[in-house]
Amino acid sequence: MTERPTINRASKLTIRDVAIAAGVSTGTVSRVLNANATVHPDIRRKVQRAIDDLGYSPNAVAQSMRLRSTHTIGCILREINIPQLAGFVKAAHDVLDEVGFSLLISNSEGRKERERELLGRLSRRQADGVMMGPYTPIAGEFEAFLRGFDIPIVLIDRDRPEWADAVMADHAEGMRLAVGHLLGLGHRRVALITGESGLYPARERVRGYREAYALRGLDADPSLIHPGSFLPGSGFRITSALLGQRHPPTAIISGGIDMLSGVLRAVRGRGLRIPEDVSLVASGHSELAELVTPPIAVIGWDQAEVGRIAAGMLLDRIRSDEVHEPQRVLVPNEFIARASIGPPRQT
Amino acid sequence: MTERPTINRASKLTIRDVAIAAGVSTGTVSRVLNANATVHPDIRRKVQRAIDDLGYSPNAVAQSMRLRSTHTIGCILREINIPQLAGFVKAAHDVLDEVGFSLLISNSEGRKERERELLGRLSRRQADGVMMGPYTPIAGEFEAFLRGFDIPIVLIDRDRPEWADAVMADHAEGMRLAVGHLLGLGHRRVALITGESGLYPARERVRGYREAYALRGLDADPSLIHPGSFLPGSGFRITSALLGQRHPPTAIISGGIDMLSGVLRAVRGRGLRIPEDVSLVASGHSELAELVTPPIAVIGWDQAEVGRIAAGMLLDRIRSDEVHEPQRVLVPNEFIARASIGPPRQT
DNA sequence: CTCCGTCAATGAAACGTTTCATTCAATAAC
DNA sequence: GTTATTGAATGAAACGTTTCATTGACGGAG
Repeated sequence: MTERPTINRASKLTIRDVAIAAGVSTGTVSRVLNANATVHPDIRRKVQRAIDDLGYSPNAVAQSMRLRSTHTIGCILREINIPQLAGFVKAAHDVLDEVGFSLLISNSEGRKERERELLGRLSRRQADGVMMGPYTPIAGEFEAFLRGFDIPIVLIDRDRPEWADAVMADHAEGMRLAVGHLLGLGHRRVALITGESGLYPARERVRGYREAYALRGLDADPSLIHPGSFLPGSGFRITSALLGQRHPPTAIISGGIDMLSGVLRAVRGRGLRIPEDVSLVASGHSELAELVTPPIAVIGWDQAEVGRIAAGMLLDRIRSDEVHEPQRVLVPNEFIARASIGPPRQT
Repeated sequence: MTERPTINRASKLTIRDVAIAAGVSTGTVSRVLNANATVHPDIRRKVQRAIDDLGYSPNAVAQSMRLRSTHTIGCILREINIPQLAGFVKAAHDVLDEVGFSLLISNSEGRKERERELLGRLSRRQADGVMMGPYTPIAGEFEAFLRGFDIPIVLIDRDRPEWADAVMADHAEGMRLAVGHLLGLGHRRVALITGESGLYPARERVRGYREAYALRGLDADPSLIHPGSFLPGSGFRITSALLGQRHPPTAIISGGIDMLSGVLRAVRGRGLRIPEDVSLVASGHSELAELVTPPIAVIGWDQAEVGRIAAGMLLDRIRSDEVHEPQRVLVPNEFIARASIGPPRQT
């Protein structure tokens, strides 16, 4: 039974304790802590001494309460354990960490109600900003919700809503390069497997795909374009179905960062050889693509760069209170040809 | 210039606004919000109505301040973008999310001063608990720091300090199985590449390795045991060096969750075939191990289970205020033989 | 010697909740 | 008809900071 019975947890020190120990007021201690100029050197030393002796450290919750800023950034992704996205998270984390911000992560599993719920939670928690790749189509109701949202948002690889800041990969460019390459090798039946057509990455990939065909004066066969889902399992299913057709494609582009393993399993499940029976291109750099046999050609971009830019944008937005134009950054895509690509089999 | 000039951000609602709108006191609103029994149905309805109309949602920072609980768990890992660890994080996240806790993640890069700094930050932020796999040896000074730490900690795959809760994988068991298998195939020069010998996983792997040899009445050649580092690059370097020796090992066990790619690169860099020239075993399930050619045998355990257990332990510890014995859980390891393993080459 | 300006420290209010001790009203018991 | 007894709402005090308006001391100028 101590003299301050309210406190159960190891009697935490407050700024008041320091003030008493140093024989000054709490205001002075606060000014010392915040490196505020107008405090006498002698007093500053004395206070600092008390702080060190007592081992005091300020309560960030109280600071947040007072300053209306939590130095917390929320990050909502569909799956935080996708290596690609983890790379993004790490890069963003490092930038934020540098300036004393913490990262609150959560995964939505691509479910609408989870996205809503998580955004609500971040708002209640007074997060200073949010990085998010919404999986929910930005339609009327959800768009209104986002518009009413009181925290700066940076979109990750999404272009809508168009009034929000965003950092995106230039998937169309990557697709043009890859499909161009395949067409150049003589492929005419290049299948594109990707995700929900409402989502930016899928839309852009389809666009780039079409443009590559058009550039060669060819017509893209719509039956080869498969916007399925980015969620697990889809890549495997679509690939399996595709390869079971009478006229299977001679090349497959796996258009999702998380899709390669499924596609690979499906191809192998059919007993097909890469690239002799089917050429394969993946999306996003990965150890898997690099180390598998044969190594898989990839359309890649710098996920870490995406993370760094997104974090930077958010910090910008948080610091400058005035409303400025939405910012958009496009991160370039490259195409790396590897042994998974060859000329189409003569039929 | 609104009537409340202090507030810059879109004039957030407070419980007071709701109280005024509903014509009751703030205390009553609070009791409605917290589903506290003693409030008249009529009033409850009226308050709820006001809450809905205004679109009020409580400020979690103020609640945290008052309740001395932030519903936040910190997670400190050496690298958050290692797929294995990401799997752990996801599983822990899901458990915590279920009960309204948020996850604050950060990566220490295995650096001591970062670990200290991050722990300090979590303490200042009044996190309710911490999950951590310290990379710093738990020696006197650091151990004292941890002992003085005021927040419940659950260790991830670490056994020290021994007074802390921990959930660990049974690496020794996995190693016994793997080495036993290799010895059974006739291997006598099985190299073990792992991490810092001060760290639990490395220590346990070495122990299991030795035990497997002892079990067959064989002596383990100490020159084949390589506790290097779990940090990036180490696996590659050690493997390269090993394979360059006069009497290279006939089998290699990659004893780190993040080590397979480096080991694989080194083996391939030497132009060696798996398993004809050297057999290979990896630690931890991964798509890489599964899909690479040949598929790599693994010593694996359920990382998601580790995450779930750790999160559960932490919640237990947070909820029950009484001090109880440190809890320890060992997650079983299994050995999955794959085509990366064969009998040793006749020399 | 008085007055004024400057520099530094103080004290108290505020941030948005929860909760505890009160108050108030209504009902039950005598 | 008075007095307990209960039920339900109120008001104010925390929680630990920061900051703003005050206060006070000290010199320098008149």
